[in-house]
Amino acid sequence: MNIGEVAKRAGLPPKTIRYYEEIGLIAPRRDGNGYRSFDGQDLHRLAFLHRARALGFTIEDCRTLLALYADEGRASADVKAVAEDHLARIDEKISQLQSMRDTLGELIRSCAGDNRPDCPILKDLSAKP
Amino acid sequence: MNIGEVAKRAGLPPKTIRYYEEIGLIAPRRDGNGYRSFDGQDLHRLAFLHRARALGFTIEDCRTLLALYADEGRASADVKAVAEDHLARIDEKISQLQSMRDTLGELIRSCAGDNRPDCPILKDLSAKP
DNA sequence: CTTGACCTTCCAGTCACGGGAACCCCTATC
DNA sequence: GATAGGGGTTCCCGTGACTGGAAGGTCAAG
Repeated sequence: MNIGEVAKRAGLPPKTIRYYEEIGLIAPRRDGNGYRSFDGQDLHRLAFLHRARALGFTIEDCRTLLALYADEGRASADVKAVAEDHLARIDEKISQLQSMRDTLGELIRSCAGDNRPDCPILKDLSAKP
Repeated sequence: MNIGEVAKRAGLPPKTIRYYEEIGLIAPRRDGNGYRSFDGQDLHRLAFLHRARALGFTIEDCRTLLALYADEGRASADVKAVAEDHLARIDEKISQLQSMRDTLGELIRSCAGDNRPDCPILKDLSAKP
């Protein structure tokens, strides 16, 4: 399989796949002409990466997860720990965003949004502490 | 005021303040020795930026907001539009994260997290579509 | 005179790619 | 056989909003 084909099947852009090779997440063979040649296992790893990235895991998380996946003697606790750390980071981000959202929503609600210059949003931003 | 002083008062690291000058968000005077010299208005702008950034506005949003703030003839509708766009982007991000969170939470819940290798998290990540 | 806390500029790195240039390879068609 | 196109390759730069660090100038105190 050339890169275009595997890209289509894994749902990742060729650029991303080359990048993943560069940082050592995959290591496809090369044909005589220098083209990358992907086999079923490469495709499988790429699909894994695609899914893991879609869940928001960092590249380093993905590296760890792939290693655990390859390790037959892994403990599921190790996998769970990676996922829980990630979940905690997500929750933190969500709550930060929620807090922004709440403040911002309040400000927007209180702004007339007409052609007059008075604006509680600017007033808030420029408020002295 | 030197940069250290204004940094403390505005709650921003000196590095960030230098960066803001570099991209044209502020333009403090210079003393004879080459040191930046900040006045009350500079501090005010920096506090404004600090607050706007804390609400998640991008630097370009901040530039726009500062311009609107300086414009006595602005329409509050313009400010509100910037804020509403931003709110929409935040909402989108939150819902993406929520969706990750939900999936991830399910996977974590279903993983024993012991010393056996069986792991529904890895199973999901490696599932063929 | 030296120490130490400031300040300055400039360069490199972050994260996970994406755009684009310049060039090679393979197949099909005229 | 020349050419057109649609692959592929490497390499370098840019993203956003900073952060870290090196190398060096400035200032007040002891």
